[in-house]
Amino acid sequence: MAADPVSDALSDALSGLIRELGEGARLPPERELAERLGVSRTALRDRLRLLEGFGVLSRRQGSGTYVQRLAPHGLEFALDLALSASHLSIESLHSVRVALERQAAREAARKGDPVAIAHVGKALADMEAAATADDIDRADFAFHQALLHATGNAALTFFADAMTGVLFRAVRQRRDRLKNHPRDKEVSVAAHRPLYEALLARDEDAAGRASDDHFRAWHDLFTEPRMERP
Amino acid sequence: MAADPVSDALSDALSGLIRELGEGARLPPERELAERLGVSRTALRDRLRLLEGFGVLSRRQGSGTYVQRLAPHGLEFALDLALSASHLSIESLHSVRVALERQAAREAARKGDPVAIAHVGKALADMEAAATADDIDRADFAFHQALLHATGNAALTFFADAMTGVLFRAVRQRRDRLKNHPRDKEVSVAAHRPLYEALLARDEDAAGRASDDHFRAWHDLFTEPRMERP
DNA sequence: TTCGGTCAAGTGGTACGACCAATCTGCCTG
DNA sequence: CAGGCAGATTGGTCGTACCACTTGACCGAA
Repeated sequence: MAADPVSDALSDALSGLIRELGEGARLPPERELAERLGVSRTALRDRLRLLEGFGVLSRRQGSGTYVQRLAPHGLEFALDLALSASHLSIESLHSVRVALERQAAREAARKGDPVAIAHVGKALADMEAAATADDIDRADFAFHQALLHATGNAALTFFADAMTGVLFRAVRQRRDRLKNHPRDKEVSVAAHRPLYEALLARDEDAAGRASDDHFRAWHDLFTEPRMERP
Repeated sequence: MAADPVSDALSDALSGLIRELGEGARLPPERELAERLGVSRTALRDRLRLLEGFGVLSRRQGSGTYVQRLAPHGLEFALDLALSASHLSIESLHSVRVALERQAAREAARKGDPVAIAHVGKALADMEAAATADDIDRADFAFHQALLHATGNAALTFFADAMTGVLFRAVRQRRDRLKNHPRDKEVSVAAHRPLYEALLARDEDAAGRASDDHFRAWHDLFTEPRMERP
């Protein structure tokens, strides 16, 4: 029965400290904090490193250690590693992404503030004005990013942010390898517009359906390399 | 432009090593590995600690450091901390949970293997036979756990596992405080049975709807303390 | 032979102390 | 007042020593 490698007395003490201090607050210097907690600087730094990795602490040499809002970079790194080590498949990750995006579409339609929804429209306009495949990719990325942040849902954006970069890189890599799928602008715009219109109409169910349709098309294109129709 | 606190040359070297060695493999001893990578044991341990926190490494004193399948404990810890530090709300976390569970329901209905689905049925039967509120809770927990694992989707179970414990604790705590919501057995069973039947029928859409209904009821009960009906 | 304990080597965990590198502060200079 | 320079502060790395736990080999008794 091994002890939890991530939760012990020292970690709990630090967790409590983080809870007390607010977001953005600075922790005492390591040397001082170590003495106060009755532990060596080595052991303290070990736990601080963990919390930094989780994205709840930010350390800057010469400055100090600060409490920050939960950041997704650590999770993103872990997912990337797990993906490349074959502990996770692109398909399973994508499945999670689809689920989150549908939820985001529904919440954005229900309670998204107009300004944030306008950003979604802006991304769609950029997509229509895109000149290169890279431009389309960027607009596509911005569209989904704007949709997620329109929900104002911190957990949703946290998870989605962690996955977005990983999937984006993995998909582009696979697409380059297959040489197909040339990112037709009209197709891309057509795939995103219904969702945006559902947001404007504040129609939660329509937004959910549009999201499902969007990813269904994406999935079909991705898994069926052939371009012709019977 | 601060350097990424989670990805540097040393971390990348370790990532590569983890990719090469398979799951379950043992890494070289820290002293040896540090020398081979031309770095002190301190710096090496710093990065190993990160990877252990992310759940891709497991270290056992006296034994060694091993590559393991991505484990959710670190993420769970981070979510728990973010929740108690008010960087994340229960509602937003629950929203993610709902999205994942619906996706799981659909995938389990589509491709879940019969044995795994039988485990879902077993949990439902346990719920019907439950004698205490705790028994109901346990069966409830097992039901959703079985559903998730029936998908065979690693990413889905990873995220869901990380959230389950956090939400379970948070909800029970809130429920205890409110003193309402006495966990009626008939209600619980009725809330879960349609989903199980959709799985048996391999009806993906029905499973998705049943999941939505389940959590809608859950949400209503949770946010509306009053028990009477108009 | 088989079981049990003992012991030594190996491995991760912690502790100090020293120094390096980036940052911040405040004083000084122009 | 503006700019820069120097010292103090703070996180990052290093090396060494020692502790705690695991493992496996060895030995002796049943």
